Amino acid sequence: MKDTVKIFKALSDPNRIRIIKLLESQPLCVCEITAILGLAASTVSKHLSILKAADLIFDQKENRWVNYHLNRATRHPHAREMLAYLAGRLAHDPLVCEDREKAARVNRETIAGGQRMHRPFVSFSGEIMNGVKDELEA
Amino acid sequence: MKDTVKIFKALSDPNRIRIIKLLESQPLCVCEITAILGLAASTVSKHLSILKAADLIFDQKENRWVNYHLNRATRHPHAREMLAYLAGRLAHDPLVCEDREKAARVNRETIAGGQRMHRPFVSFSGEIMNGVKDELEA
DNA sequence: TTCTCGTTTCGATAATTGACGAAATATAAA
DNA sequence: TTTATATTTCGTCAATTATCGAAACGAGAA
Repeated sequence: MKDTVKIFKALSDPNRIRIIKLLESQPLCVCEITAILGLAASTVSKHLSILKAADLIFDQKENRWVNYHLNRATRHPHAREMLAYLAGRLAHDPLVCEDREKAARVNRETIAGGQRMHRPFVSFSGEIMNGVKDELEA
Repeated sequence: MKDTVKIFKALSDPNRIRIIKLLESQPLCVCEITAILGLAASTVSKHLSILKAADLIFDQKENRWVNYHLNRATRHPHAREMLAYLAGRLAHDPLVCEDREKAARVNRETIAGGQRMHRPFVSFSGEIMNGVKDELEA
């Protein structure tokens, strides 16, 4: 019962569903997911930890990145069933489609700045430039 | 997406799962569910309204009672799938089994007092008797 | 070593949730 | 009509959640 509820809870947030749907196509690192969803890196990290605690995803280090994968082979039957079930749902949801297109364009090598910088980044004219990461939004 | 999340959210509480599992065997009224779960009537009513808003159950008046039924025929495919899926899960969960046994014994005609009274009910000896509804707990 | 980048952890905050009892509503019985 | 019972609504409270920015951490590059 506790596990069942934990898995339903993990799936009861739209941003976490978006992450699941993204990972159906390919593993992604945190900074890619952050760029696609448009949330703070810490928020995305938290969502990922919730999905991982529910055994729906797992992670794997690759150089400087942590790649997150769908855990299709988990031995929790409920998690396995829910992943299989979701694979057949929301294929045409507008948000999910948008995310999928952003994912096709995203490149982890050029993301730098996707999460907020430690100090404000100021342009020549003195304007604060932290909101510049909008290539993907356009 | 919104509907999908709403249904997952409706299922991400143990007491609401217990209600779903109870209704798999038979329709029940609010006071019966209240007696079985051991929660306040207002709490149970709220849980039922959440399940109903997610189209997982429906209600039907019968004299003084409101009977709640599993909505197995809902036209929301996600709700239908989740009900079918849950029918095959948690059959041996201890809480679910206990609830099932209580349900077999419960009788709506003799529940009176299952929800708290408006005024304290005092026995001959002056003891407050509101906690008397314990036939089911024994 | 120092710097940078990707990630996680921490602390704060606002919003949501699950619970209760009291009160309101509705209806059946006395 | 008055009373009792079943249910819902309302207001409150404590706990949980989603979010952020700041800071800490870890690893590779300069």
